[in-house]
Amino acid sequence: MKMTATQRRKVRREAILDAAEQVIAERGFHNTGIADIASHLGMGHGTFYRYFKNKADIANHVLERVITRIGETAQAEDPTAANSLEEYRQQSYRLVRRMLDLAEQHPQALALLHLQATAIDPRRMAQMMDTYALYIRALLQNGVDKQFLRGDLDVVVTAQLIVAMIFEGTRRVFPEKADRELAERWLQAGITMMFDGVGR
Amino acid sequence: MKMTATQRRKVRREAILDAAEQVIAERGFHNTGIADIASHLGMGHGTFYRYFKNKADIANHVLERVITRIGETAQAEDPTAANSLEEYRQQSYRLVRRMLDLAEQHPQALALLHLQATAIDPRRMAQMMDTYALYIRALLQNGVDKQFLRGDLDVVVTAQLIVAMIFEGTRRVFPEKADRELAERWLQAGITMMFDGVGR
DNA sequence: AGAAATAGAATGACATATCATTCCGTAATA
DNA sequence: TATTACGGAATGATATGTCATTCTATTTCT
Repeated sequence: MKMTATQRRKVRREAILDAAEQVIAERGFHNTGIADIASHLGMGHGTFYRYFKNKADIANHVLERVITRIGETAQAEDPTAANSLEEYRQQSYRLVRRMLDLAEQHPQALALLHLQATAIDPRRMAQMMDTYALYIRALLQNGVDKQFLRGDLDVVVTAQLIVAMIFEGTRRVFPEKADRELAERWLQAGITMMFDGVGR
Repeated sequence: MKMTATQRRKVRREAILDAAEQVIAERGFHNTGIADIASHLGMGHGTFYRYFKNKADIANHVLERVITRIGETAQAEDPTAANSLEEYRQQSYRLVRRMLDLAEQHPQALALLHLQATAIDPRRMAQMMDTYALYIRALLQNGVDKQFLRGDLDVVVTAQLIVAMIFEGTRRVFPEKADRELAERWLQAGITMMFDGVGR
């Protein structure tokens, strides 16, 4: 196949990012050497430095890529779409199911986020949670504005609570092999508690 | 002060654990050298090896100590005490408030748990969450048995959801300086969502 | 009691290992 | 041929864990 130099460069850079993501997810950030990433691609580790400045550089790029990918899935719903509690409930189902699907389909990305993100950059991890909470907050605020959610709802903190539940869900759904049945239980239990509470 | 040799040994061992907890919480597990712990106590780093086998050894002991301390606070309520929804709500308030107080009073222990535990031993961290979830599950089951919680409640998953919220709360309540006002908001919002749901 | 002996605790220089990063001779490409 | 890419040996920084030696407190002896 013919490729320009810049194309090839881009492809290889991407391949290095893929390899790094996999190796870091498997062995952990601090147990991963540059040589491990390179040998995973069958290339000399000196070559690595032609594509990334250093270890922190690639780790940050890997993390950023994972966060972006997850963020796209997480924020797929239009926050102002729902006009009733029932619509909102359906929207929530879709949103959470999408996240659990993501966890099942890309366990590696989620593993990296849950187990390595704080090692790579603890602030970035916290920032991602904040960003996601802001989005959930917009969803809640829409409900308060349209009066199908309680007016006295603390949208800021409640959004953070919901994010915490969703994230823990994505963590628990991929213990070795993804567990679809467990994912459905999480979805059901989460939405039920959120909308109906635990009382009878 | 007079002390037997064994007493002195115990005291110093404890001092090393204290120092290690602090230094690891501040600088992170992988950025902490044995020499850092030793110099924090003004002792030679060779001495360290008279008290702990190696770095993994002390890290595990530090983590275990933190988990034990937190576990004692977390499981202070009798799971079978509540006999009505209102009693259960009060019990939940106490339980969560205790956890948030803990986070405010021992930010270092919580920081270690949230930021370093996965670095030290990811399985132990997951196991601690499981243990705590089992306890919350017992609380929920009590409510189901006594019929003040909905009979179709998925107590296993709901317990995991609640644990996720509480833990995220303890994380968010100590950003640099503890924020008591924020803690109250978390408590309020968390209990409200759990018992009443978000709908109006 | 005071001096000498012993046990075990503390020390830090050092041997060893592990990487991240650099360097430079060779290969591929334009 | 000139330029750019590649590979892996070389380098240096850093950290761990060991050990011969020094120090200290307690016990034994005179």
